[in-house]
Order: sequence, then structure tokens, then C-alpha cells
Amino acid sequence: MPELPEVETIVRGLRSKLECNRFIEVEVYNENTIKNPKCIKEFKERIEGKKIREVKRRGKYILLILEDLAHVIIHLRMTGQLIYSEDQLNFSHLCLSAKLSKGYLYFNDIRKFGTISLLPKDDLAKEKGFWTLGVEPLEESFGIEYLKSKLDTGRPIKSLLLDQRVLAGLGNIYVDESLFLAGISPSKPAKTLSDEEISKLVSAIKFVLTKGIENKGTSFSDFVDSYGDKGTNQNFLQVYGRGGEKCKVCGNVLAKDKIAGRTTVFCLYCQK
DNA sequence: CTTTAGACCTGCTAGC
DNA sequence: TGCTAGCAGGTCTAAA
Repeated sequence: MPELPEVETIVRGLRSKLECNRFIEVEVYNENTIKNPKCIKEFKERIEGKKIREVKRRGKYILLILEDLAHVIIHLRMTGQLIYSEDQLNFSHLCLSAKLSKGYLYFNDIRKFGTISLLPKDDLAKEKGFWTLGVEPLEESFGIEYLKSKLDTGRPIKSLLLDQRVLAGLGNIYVDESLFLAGISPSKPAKTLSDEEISKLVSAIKFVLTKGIENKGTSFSDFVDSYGDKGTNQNFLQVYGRGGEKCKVCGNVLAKDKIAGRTTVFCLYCQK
């Protein structure tokens, strides 16, 4: 579920609650959630008692940086939820709970794909997906020049945009939305994009992500922020989840196809 | 280098 | 009403 705007929404909600808070006691209910260290006992020993110094987002990862600079690296995958509460709560798919010096932190995950790693700051390369992330699409380092430097391939542009080593944080929703807004077909080979298309695409990505954050994320089914509230961005989607319905711009029926292994919705007339 | 299928899990929905 | 196939925001691996 969560792409960059959803993860950013969660992080913004957690920041004031977690920074300077402290892990008192951690319970793990699903051992597979903990990737590193492999041993749950060791995980608990290394996190309990530690103060949280900083809460950050990088791509779709949530980072809790502890006082000893060790990183708790959390990935929500499809259905993970990270919820803070002053009071104790119950969840139906709880994977981990933490009693803090003030309040409680819960990791709830229906499909149990989500992962948590705890790594010393010199060992972050062990979390490979995290370590190899590309640039942040909302930062200045992402611009026309950067995108152009990555386009020398025959891969479909959608596949490139989903590649976290190129751009950190885009997923199926925001890629489809960005390509629609830029008027580019998702299957168009990356190397055939014109300068004008590259420029439009950069703007579209930044716009779509910024709006997603303003709307506090897209809640298609499971996404909730750190307080358990839904976002509103689903009300503004142009193409995602609308296959077979009418294009909001030209009125033609939106196409649905499998591209880069993912369901892709686009307009044959508006996207070339 | 690239794409694709399968794996990891559970729940929801469309269709019979 | 009830069952089943197919699908879902993600990523990793193995195989072609």
C-alpha cells in the first residue's frame, strides 16, 4: 500500500511522538517480521532501553535512529501499519508492539510482508534494498539532468520509474498517475523520451507526490496514518484503479494492461 | 542486461 | 447463500 506520500504521512505523524521517546519493552508476535538481527532475543536486547533520537523517511523506508546511532529500518510492504497511541490498543494482525516511556508503538500487518531490521550505523549495507536506493524524487537532486542520465535503456519507462535504485519511493499508484499527467505511455521505451517529455515527467512526478502528501496519502483499502486515520488522495486519482472507466480528460475508456509485471491503467489517447 | 514467474501472506470481491 | 479464482499499495530470488 504505502508509497512515498503514505510513508511520509506516517513519518510526520510519528516524529513528534517518538523523538526523545524511549523503547521500554518490545514484544515480537511474528518472528519473520524481524529480518535483522536474526535472533529475536538479540533484537530485543539491542532495542530495549534505547532512546529514539530521530525519525526519518528514505524512499518507502521508515527510519528510527536510536541514541547509539543504530537504525531501526522499517518497510511496510503492502499492508503494514505503524501506529502510535498514548493508550494500549488491540490489533488483529499484530506483528510487534513496543511499550515506550510515553505511549505505545504498534506494527500491524495483515499480509505479514513488512520487515524490520535493527542495524548498527556502520552496518547499513546489510539492508540491501535500503542501501541501493536512488535519489529522492522531491529533492533537488532529482531533475531533468538526473532522469536523462538514467534513460539509456530500452526498458519501458514505467519499469524504470518503479525501480527503487533509480528513484526512491514511487510505486504503482504514483507511477501511473505521473505518466498520465505527463502524457506518456507507460510502455514507451525509456530511451525514446524527448526532452520535452522528460521535463514534463519530472514535473508530473513532483506534482503528484506533493499532492499525495498534502492529501495525507491514498487509502485504497488498508492505508492509515500513524493515528489510524485514512488519507484522501484516492478521491483525486486520475487513472489508478479506474481501468474500464472513462478518462477524466478525453472521455475515452481507460486501458488496463500488465506492464513491468504490474496492473497498469492508462489512456490510449492522452498518453503517447 | 532484461523480463517473468514464483514466493512471501491474508482478505476482499466478482462471478458462478 | 456459498464456494472459488483472481487480485491487491512491494520486493526478492531463480530461471529463461
